[in-house]
Amino acid sequence: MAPMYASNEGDEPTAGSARERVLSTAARLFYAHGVRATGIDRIIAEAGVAKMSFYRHFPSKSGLVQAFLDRRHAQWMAWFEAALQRRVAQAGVPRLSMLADVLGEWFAQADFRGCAFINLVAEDGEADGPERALAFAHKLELQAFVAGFARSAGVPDPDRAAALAMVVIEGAIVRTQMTGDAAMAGLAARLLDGIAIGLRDGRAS
Amino acid sequence: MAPMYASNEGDEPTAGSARERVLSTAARLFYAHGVRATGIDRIIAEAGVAKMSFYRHFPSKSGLVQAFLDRRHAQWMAWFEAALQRRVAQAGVPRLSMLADVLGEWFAQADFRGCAFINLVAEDGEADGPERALAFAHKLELQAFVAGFARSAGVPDPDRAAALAMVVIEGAIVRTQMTGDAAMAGLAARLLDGIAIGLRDGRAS
DNA sequence: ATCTTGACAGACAGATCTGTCTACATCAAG
DNA sequence: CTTGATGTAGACAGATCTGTCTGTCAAGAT
Repeated sequence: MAPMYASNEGDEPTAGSARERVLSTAARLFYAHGVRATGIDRIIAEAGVAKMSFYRHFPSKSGLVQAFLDRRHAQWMAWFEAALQRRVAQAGVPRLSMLADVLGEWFAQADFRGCAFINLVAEDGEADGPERALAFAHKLELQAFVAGFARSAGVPDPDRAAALAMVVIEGAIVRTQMTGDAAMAGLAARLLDGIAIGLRDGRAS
Repeated sequence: MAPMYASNEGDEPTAGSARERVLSTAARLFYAHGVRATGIDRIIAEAGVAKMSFYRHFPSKSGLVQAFLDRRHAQWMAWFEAALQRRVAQAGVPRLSMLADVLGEWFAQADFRGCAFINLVAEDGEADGPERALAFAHKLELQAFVAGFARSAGVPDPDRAAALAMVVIEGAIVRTQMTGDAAMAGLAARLLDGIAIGLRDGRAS
């Protein structure tokens, strides 16, 4: 493979192709500091890449942002579904509040800074460009997955359960981001159990 | 919150002092497009104010942002508490889900773009400056108010009820922002009722 | 051995952003 | 009438940001 000439200012040895280094560096910086606050110059400096190498692989900063969101969506969903499946296998039966348990693992990570898609929409002003659409699509897919999980957990009206659960999920994410309190997952678990109980009792509609 | 900005919707730059025009224009632009995306030049242009008039009244852009957050906090809280009080007076008795009804009024506004404080933290990168502290303080005060309201509604363990309710509140705000669906207030009302029921049944702990 | 490809290094243009500065106008109070 | 406070208009410096450009280098392919 391509040998690496430039070392990375004491960072880990630069691994992978230039494109891969740019994308992983951008992912870290975009998530940690926000898209707008992260300049191309900083990305290429930390990735140990020339500017033209960046523009050979990405058409623009917006293109890089979209690539970041695409990858983030795929990786996060894969992680979330796998972690949830692990819990289900361990407990033997699925339960709505397991969604919160998995979120709790995420919240405990040192670099947690909320949901990248929520943060993007929050800083995006209005500009309904392709980035915004990717964020919306991510949430739609998550909601569809939650509905399927609710169905597998035997919750009546799983679509409504998913709509309710999404409010709790986003709330727990944002509350953790705003307070730094790790206890939000526990509150979310309690609320998700309440959703299942309420729907079973027919208290909803 | 409608009456809050009704002031300079189509108003001419000749309304109020220069400081007031700058602050109300900044409030509108900061909320609509985000803090980072809104430049000083645009603010002073739309406010019809000279640059030096701006820097005579505010020490820096950061100072303006803080003034914006201060005012936003005061006005939003005042509006929220008044609107809630109106509902309570109308119904005769307080009920936790009324929090969601009031949020629904907010969500229905044409220029709704989520919570200014959440958006600020989301776009703020990390930089723990004074702006971030104001956002956290806002959420703390809101939670304290919700706890008091839960107590007045006769909910057992009002502090825990408030912690749970805050998850639902933030979730409903963000879900409305991310989906544009006006139905989130209804879902939140259902969840808030579930909190009250769960705590009354002692299902919480 | 030469050509092509991918990469690095860094200068550069053009735009934009914050903050400072000068110059001039208005108006109220001493 | 002069002085000070407040305001407008706009030039300017310095930084930063995106995107383009030239030059050089290493290694594989032909």
